[in-house]
Amino acid sequence: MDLQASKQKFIDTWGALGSEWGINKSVAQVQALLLVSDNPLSTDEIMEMLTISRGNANMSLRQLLDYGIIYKKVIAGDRKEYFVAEKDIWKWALKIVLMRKQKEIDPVINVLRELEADTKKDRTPEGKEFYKTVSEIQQFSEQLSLLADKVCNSNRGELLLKLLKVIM
Amino acid sequence: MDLQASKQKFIDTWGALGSEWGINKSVAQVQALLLVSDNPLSTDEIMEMLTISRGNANMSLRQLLDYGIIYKKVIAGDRKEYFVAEKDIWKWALKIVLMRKQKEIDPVINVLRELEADTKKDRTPEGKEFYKTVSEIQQFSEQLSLLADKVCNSNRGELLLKLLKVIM
DNA sequence: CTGAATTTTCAATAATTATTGAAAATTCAG
DNA sequence: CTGAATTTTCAATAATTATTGAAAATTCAG
Repeated sequence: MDLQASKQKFIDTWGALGSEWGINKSVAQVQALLLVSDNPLSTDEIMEMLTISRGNANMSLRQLLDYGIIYKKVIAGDRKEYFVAEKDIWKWALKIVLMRKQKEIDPVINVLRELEADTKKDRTPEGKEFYKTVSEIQQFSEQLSLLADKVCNSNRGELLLKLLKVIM
Repeated sequence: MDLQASKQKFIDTWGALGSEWGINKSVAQVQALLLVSDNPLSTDEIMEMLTISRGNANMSLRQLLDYGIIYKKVIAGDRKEYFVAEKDIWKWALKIVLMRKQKEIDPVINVLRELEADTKKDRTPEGKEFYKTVSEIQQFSEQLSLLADKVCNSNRGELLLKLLKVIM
């Protein structure tokens, strides 16, 4: 298998993995393409290499910029925008974790807190049982959320490595 | 808000969270329903309470049994199957983590290993660069995968708690 | 065994999500 | 400023995924 085919395989695999975890396939593929590209790429180049439409390429790039895992790169004398990927896996992986936590987990934690509050005073056995279940899930989620924050805000996840050694 | 409404809100929230993470909404809702139900439920009761079809209820239940996060419960003198949820959040959360890791992450790690092997001998600057990128992602993923195994196989994630204290 | 109760399967359909591509908006060299 | 180059938007459409529901398969009380 030549290098080009290997790159393509990487891009496809990455796209499939993204899909399974609720990340748009094109978004994942664009990141993958930029990760394995030696030079910055323009929207037109990305469209061509992934055979996707301009609209799709544009939206995928905006989302990745939004996540903070790719950057714009200005090329002198060229009016087009060029893009490069953040290559430090710790940086971008942690950014994705933090972003998804904030957008998807934290709102759920808030709902759980509300449900906890709403049923705290319920004295029926059924009410007490529900309160207990929700409380446990709420506390568990909150601990994980806090853990994610701590790990992501420590520089380059060195702490996580330290941890790995404690565990293993 | 009364208890019934609170339960419904929990079920809906759980379903929405599942969707965002690539878990079928019905599957997530069935788990949620069983989590907040005081007694074992039959397929018919689940169908009625979630207003989903028999086929959907059946498939969702099978998947949850497959994950090992709900159990069958036999009720004497009743031919129907009844189901209860694993209530220990550590148990079921870790089972989900482990299952998704095995089905979705591990195959990707294997592909990354292949790509690493395929390009190890490439001496072009482009080839070296690709090898380096893939290697980093591969090693990172492998470390995480290993971490997940260790955490999931230690009884009731006590180690994780120990960790939490080291970090925080 | 028998057949009613129950579970499972799966083709058809509905619902959701992703993608296109052309029109509108914006940018910026001259 | 002007207008060509570039980017963005978004309604229409395609692709994917979820759900239904009835037929087939299975189970088990009698």
